[in-house]
Amino acid sequence: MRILVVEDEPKVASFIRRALEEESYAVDVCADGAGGLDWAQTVNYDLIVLDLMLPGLPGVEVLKRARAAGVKTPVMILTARSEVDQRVKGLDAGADDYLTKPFAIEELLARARALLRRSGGAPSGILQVDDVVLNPVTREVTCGEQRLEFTTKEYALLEYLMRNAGRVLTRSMIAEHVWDLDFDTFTNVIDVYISYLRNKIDKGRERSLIQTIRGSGYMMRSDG
Amino acid sequence: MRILVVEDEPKVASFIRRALEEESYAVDVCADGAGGLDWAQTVNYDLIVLDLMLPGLPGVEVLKRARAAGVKTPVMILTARSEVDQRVKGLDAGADDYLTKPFAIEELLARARALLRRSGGAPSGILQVDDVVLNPVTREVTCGEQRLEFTTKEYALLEYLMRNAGRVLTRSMIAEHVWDLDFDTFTNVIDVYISYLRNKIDKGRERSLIQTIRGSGYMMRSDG
DNA sequence: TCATTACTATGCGTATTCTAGTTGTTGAAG
DNA sequence: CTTCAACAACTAGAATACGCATAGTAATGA
Repeated sequence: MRILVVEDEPKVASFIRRALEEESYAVDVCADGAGGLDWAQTVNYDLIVLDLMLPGLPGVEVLKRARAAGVKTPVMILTARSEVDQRVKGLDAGADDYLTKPFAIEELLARARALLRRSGGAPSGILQVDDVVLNPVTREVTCGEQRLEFTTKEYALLEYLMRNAGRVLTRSMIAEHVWDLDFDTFTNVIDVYISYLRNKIDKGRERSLIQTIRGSGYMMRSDG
Repeated sequence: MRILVVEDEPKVASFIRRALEEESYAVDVCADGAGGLDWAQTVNYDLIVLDLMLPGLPGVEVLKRARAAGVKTPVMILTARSEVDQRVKGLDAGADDYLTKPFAIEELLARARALLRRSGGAPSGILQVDDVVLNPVTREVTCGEQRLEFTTKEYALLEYLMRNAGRVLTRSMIAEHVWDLDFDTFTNVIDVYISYLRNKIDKGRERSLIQTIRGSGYMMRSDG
């Protein structure tokens, strides 16, 4: 899951970045409105966290223009407690949720999960394919009775695949949502990590849960 | 443990804050009702201490609205001795305990502990993981037969870990709960304190009670 | 002033991430 | 039915990032 954070205060920005990265999201940070708008239109993010108090282009304007340009990504806005009118304007401009500063980081994480869940379609938040069950809140994955361990990247990839079970994901889509911005196209990391995942989740299975779509990419089997 | 104090008299407020901080709680203070309501809804506190005599929005109203908004946090109200009717209204509006001014700070601390214990789920209030037993009331920690000594920070960290045994706590969460909010990202205090704790509670144990979740944070093993 | 506590800095070992080369598969053309 | 090219899978090991321990410095407070 890839998240854009538009926030000019370096401390707040790096605090948010770190917390999100600890939850194994891929995070991009942008310190000004114009740049944020640019990124939002270029990269297909899963969530945008937008501070409304920004130098240069105001946050509300960023949001309006992004929506006008057809960006459908859920947006969470950050405002100071006093700026009630800003918050209202933000929600009117198409924000999906808001958070007032200062906030507890767990609050932000919980709301981010809620927004991602809402857009991803899974009502409970728990993802399941065959006997593999993934809980995004605890980051726990089980296969039948057995608890499985994953590294950060493995987990991020698995979650992305499971959220999009039944859909074909090209390598560039995977790169965009799971890896970093400066992603080298001529590498085979994705293949390698698919292989790692298969080693862990396909034990004693005759047909892999992750299907290879030759020439395109991969697809996680969906139930039924 | 995070506590919100809504109190307009600066002297009283800072007095309470200091006392609670000495007990290694993280404390936020707010001087007016509207702000307090906002905080209570934004941050997931473990306890709210609410003075009923407030400028602007009255305390009882703050409490009513917070409860209406779904805030489940235990609330302790403060009233003057004469304001019997206020106290009754407060309890009706969903307060869990009350204290009349002037009060001994020890009294406040004891009642706060009681409320935290009650909401913490563990019936006795005593936290136990394997043979490590922590009593939040007396702040005593034993490992088997042996009594263990901790510094304030060590204790605060241990209690936070034990209260959340079985859950992954990221460094950001730990920073927020045990240290204070705007946390310097480039430090390794948490790692160092985890190491201190392990030195004390893992003596002669083959597998540490505190598991490292690489890339995220730590988790205290839960029994079973 | 001294002792205790809180934090910082650094180097080292290891898990993770990634690269690159080899082997294996697939499917279309001959 | 072969052959071949394109693609994917696997493997080993290099590079990197991360956590841990240790020791040293700063802050606190009796």
